[in-house]
Amino acid sequence: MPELPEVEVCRRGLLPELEGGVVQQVVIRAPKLRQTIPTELSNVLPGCRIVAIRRRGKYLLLDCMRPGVEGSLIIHLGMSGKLRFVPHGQAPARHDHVDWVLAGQTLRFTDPRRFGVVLWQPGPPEQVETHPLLASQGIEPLSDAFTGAWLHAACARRSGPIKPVLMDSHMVVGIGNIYASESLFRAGISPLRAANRISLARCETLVRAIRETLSAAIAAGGSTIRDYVHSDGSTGWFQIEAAVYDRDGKPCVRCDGVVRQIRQAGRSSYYCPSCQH
DNA sequence: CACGACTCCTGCTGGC
DNA sequence: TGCCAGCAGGAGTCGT
Repeated sequence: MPELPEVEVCRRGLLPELEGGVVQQVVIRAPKLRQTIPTELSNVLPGCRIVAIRRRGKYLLLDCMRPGVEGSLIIHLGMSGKLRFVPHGQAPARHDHVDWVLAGQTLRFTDPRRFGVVLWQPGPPEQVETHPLLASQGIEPLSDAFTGAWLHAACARRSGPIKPVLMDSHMVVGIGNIYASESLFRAGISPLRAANRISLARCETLVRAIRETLSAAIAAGGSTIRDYVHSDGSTGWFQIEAAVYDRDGKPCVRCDGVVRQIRQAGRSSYYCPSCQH
């Protein structure tokens, strides 16, 4: 499931191949994802050079430019979305929704569950931040601004459990269900703890844990970039070895407790009741 | 405002 | 062995 690390690794994998490339043609096969893929892409993009590939939260932003046209492609992988390069003319399979044909190869977007998004925001690169989907995005967890003090202040008005708060992309971007559980475990904080009842010191610990968890995942993914960007077959998402996620009933890796699964805001949470408080 | 429930979609898993 | 209900998940939207 792509969370921030997977999207960042994807971005880094695309960079050397895509940056500076010129789009020759766009093929949209299934216009309906989470939102309808704008058909204007087919008219606007051909001739455009991809000048930068950025990430905001779990969104990939491809800045495109040609005389008279400037804009950014907004791509979200949802939960099953994938971008990969295929040779020109390779027959599309089921769920291959969009192709961007470049000079050397074709970039293909696949998304079985259609939770992804492919949109277009006209204007200069900074304009994309005003898009409704991006304007409401929260703080980047790997930025310097994401500190214990920031988190502590942000949690002050949240009386609900911390775990859904961490997953709220309007607060902090990029932390999905897996890394939320993993980060809380690393910090020794229960997913059930009320967000506004976490001390400043423990917020600092949590921020550190989130940073370490995400960074470790990015580092782990770095070695597998080629596998799924140059996919010649089926390659899933890399996954760091989870300490608690999906380990219900298994022994805690840190103490002699047992990992438990609970349900919060409709999502599974995993934690060790004996070392997370 | 804060927060939970619901929703989209398809593929996989587990129970019978 | 086969079928199908139920679950998985990001994030917008809606109702409380």
